[in-house]
Amino acid sequence: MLQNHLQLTCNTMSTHTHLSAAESLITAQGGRVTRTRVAVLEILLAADQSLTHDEIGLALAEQGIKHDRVTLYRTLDWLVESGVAHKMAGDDRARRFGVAASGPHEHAHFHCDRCGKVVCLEGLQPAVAVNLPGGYQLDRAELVLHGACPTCGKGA
Amino acid sequence: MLQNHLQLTCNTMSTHTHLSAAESLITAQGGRVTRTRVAVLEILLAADQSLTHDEIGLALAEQGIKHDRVTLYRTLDWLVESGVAHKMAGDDRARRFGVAASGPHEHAHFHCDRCGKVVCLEGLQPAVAVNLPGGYQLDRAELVLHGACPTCGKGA
DNA sequence: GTGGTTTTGCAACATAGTAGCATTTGTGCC
DNA sequence: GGCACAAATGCTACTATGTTGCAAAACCAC
Ligand SMILES: [Mn+2]
Ligand SMILES: [Mn+2]
Ligand SMILES: [Zn+2]
Ligand SMILES: [Zn+2]
Repeated sequence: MLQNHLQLTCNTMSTHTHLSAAESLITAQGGRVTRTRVAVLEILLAADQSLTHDEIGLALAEQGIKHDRVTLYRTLDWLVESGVAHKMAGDDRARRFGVAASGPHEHAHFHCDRCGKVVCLEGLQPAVAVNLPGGYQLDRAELVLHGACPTCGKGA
Repeated sequence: MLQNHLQLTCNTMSTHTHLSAAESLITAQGGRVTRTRVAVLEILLAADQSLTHDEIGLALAEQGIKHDRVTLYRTLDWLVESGVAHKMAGDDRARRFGVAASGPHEHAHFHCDRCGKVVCLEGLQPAVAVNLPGGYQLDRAELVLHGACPTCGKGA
């Protein structure tokens, strides 16, 4: 709300060599460093929970970053395909996006069944050693814990 | 395709006292035994994988059971709310429904990342003993294994 | 700076799910 | 069997979320 209106005449992106965390992440994936990508990634990095397309769009708007709905979809898809972000299909029919601050996305998630919030539980991926029925090839395990988040659980 | 056209003039549902598995399940939940509910539940009971709203609707149509899209949504919702069926938000944005043939829905699922198929892994729910960050109240754990199903894994 | 490729914006479309309300149907009771 | 009444259905319209195609703009290597 306060730190806007800084890049009024800046149409080529990062002219100096000092890259932010978001910027380096993007270039590391071989993508172009665009206003929307950087902003979205920074929003995701700063978030303490997974965000919907809509929430991210709102955050962008609040920062005065003009963008198109479709562009945001494509940006998020790109982040997921690049392995930078992860996508979770929620119970409500909105996908939520997040980035694992540290390394690849190998951790469990907590889903609050009351407010719908989803948080990453980094450093918590129990080695699931199950014996599948024959023929099934296991790739990865996805663990989602359901319950009440600290905010929602207060009243109980 | 073959066993249709049997209840042409039968407008009150089960006049004899012998109830099918689906029918007893429905009455046990305090619901009314309707044509659509019975058929849907039987379809789900017979399925070896979770089915989408659309797939179920198609199956109903094939059985000559006239129904409305909305009714099917409501029927499925009711089955889930009653605890008879379970709902899974897939990667494609279609929810898939299934019933646990035995008892309540406490098991893991396998999701084929190639064909999108989801199967219930009954009798397989590893006791997930994780220590959550403070304040979080754990209700249940949801485990989804990702990989290739027997059909899709053949080529690999 | 220029050229070529990637990314964006726009408009139109598609799919999945929801809401309100009149009509029909299942069930308990006689 | 027939009645009364609540529960479930069918319809129509609507919302939310995501997708496609294509021309214009923005990045970036040179
Ligand atoms: Mn995560
Ligand atoms: Mn299941
Ligand atoms: Zn909550
Ligand atoms: Zn498969």
